Amino acid sequence: MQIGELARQTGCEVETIRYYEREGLLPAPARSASGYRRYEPGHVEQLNFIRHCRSLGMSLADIRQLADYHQHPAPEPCDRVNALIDDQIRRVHSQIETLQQLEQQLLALRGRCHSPHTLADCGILKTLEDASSGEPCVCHPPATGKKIAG
Amino acid sequence: MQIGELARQTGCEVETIRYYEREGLLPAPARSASGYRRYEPGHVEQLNFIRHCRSLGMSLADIRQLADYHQHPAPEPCDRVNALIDDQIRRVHSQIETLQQLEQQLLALRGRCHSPHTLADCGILKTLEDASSGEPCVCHPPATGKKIAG
DNA sequence: GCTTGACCCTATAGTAGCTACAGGGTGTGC
DNA sequence: GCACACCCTGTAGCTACTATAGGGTCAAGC
Repeated sequence: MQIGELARQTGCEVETIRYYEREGLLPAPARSASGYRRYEPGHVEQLNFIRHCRSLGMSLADIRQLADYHQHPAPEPCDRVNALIDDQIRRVHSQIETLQQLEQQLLALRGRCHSPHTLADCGILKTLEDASSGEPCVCHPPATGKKIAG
Repeated sequence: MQIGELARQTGCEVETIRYYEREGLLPAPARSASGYRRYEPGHVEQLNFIRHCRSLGMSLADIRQLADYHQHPAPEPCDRVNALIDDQIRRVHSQIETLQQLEQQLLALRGRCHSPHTLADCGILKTLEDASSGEPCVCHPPATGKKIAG
């Protein structure tokens, strides 16, 4: 099949498929006389594997690793597969915590302006301004020594 | 003060300050005879404003808007400030939900391999492989019609 | 006067994971 | 012989920085 058909079968953009090939995630297929890529059914599964891992938020580097383990299922222990997933779980969990803090901070900031104000009189802008001068602000309470995201 | 001193006072990298200037977030300061940037105390507050907004996860485009409202506090209503914060809250909230789904999916996948296996025998790899062939998988249960992250 | 070292400058390329062109070739139907 | 859908390569764009390369400036110390 041609690249367009592979794209349709996997729900992946043509450009993305070519990108995966460049990045070494998808093996380069055979070419027709005119230079068109010719994919086999196996490519559908390989691309689905990649897309599935991506849908789990994994990086292309991690997917490359996983795909490699998958293609060459040696009799080695699979500790590194587990470690890779564990790391991913940790990353996602820590992102959730960061975002939850962010949400609380934003809600606190939002609480400074409810009724209609003018720009000159807006509690949100005033809060941001005060914080710029070093005053404590509702969004970053001094009680917790949080790391400011860079 | 020179750019290095501004960087120290705000905890912002020198390169980042120059980047903000290029992007129109921080006004270009006066220059010394030799071309060095000369900052005034007001720049400290302006940069703190930007960093504070960044720590709330806001985009540079949004911060540009906010900074503009802040610098020119017209007697207009501040609805757009509120809307901007509300949008940010919505974005953060939706990211949290996406990541929480992701975490559940990853934990389900992780549950397929506990005791030491070989690569050829790893429940995680097997699950990913089955999913690539179109079979239902633990990480993407068919009950909920979830959007696959692109 | 000369060197050392800390500081500054511009311009450019890199990061992740794509996406979107420009500018061209191929293949099929009418 | 033309339109149109499809394919190709190569390059630039996106976010918010970060990290060089290659150079200039300035104050202190000899």
